[in-house]
Amino acid sequence: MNKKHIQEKLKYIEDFYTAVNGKWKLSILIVMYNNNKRFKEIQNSIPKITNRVLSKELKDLEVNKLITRTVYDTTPVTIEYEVTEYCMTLKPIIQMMTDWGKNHRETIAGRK
Amino acid sequence: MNKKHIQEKLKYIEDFYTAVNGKWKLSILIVMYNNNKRFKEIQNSIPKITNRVLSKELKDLEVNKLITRTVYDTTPVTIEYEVTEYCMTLKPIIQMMTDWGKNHRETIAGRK
DNA sequence: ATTATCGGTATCCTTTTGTATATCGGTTAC
DNA sequence: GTAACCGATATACAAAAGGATACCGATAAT
Repeated sequence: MNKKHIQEKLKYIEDFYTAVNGKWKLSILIVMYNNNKRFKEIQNSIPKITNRVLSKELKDLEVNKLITRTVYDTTPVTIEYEVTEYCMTLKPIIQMMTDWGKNHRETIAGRK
Repeated sequence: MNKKHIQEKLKYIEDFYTAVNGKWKLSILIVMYNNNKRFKEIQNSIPKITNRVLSKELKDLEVNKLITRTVYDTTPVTIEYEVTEYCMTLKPIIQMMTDWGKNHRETIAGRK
């Protein structure tokens, strides 16, 4: 594999990283794959995430076309978030990551 | 899928995240999968990474048993870094990430 | 009247990550 | 003599991410 090829790969991995970087995005997606649509539902499903961070992360995910945000004219207002079809392309990767994480936890025994 | 199952998944994805988080680790691994072993080689293969950050990231990767560090008694001293067999379990995931990133770049056209 | 809902935003602060630059000691090369 | 190698560490700083807390308006519920 030549140098140019690697440089390309580095660009692509950077794009991947940009789309899902940070402490919370993967967790948010995992929860949302399971059909949690409302802000509070998502928040309640993820231990320790603040509304401030969740709000920002959802915005990022929307910009990257991984989720949609639909506003309903109710009282109080209702917002629904949903993973896009495009986001489903990420699901098998995230599943593999999760499996790997499980395995890693066992491999690095004693780590908390 | 029940709540407990999701909470487990969140733990595992956190473990995954802890192992490879940050701007540089994935890039470092990509370069190292391609058999770059020496500190300077790795650094020269990754645009814009500083020696300070590379040093720290390599240390993290070693702690997580993803790479090994071998010291040779030469003058000047020679250090070789190598991906572990264990780290090879990550390779297909990273490959999928890279492919996804390439696709994402095209999907989000116009983004730099 | 107060409290709750809803999905946020505002403000302030702390922590973490990352950048830029210099330096280290024991050699070797020019 | 100076510069280079080697893989770091030191220092100072900037930027980003994340945590903690309070608050918003238009209702509805108690």
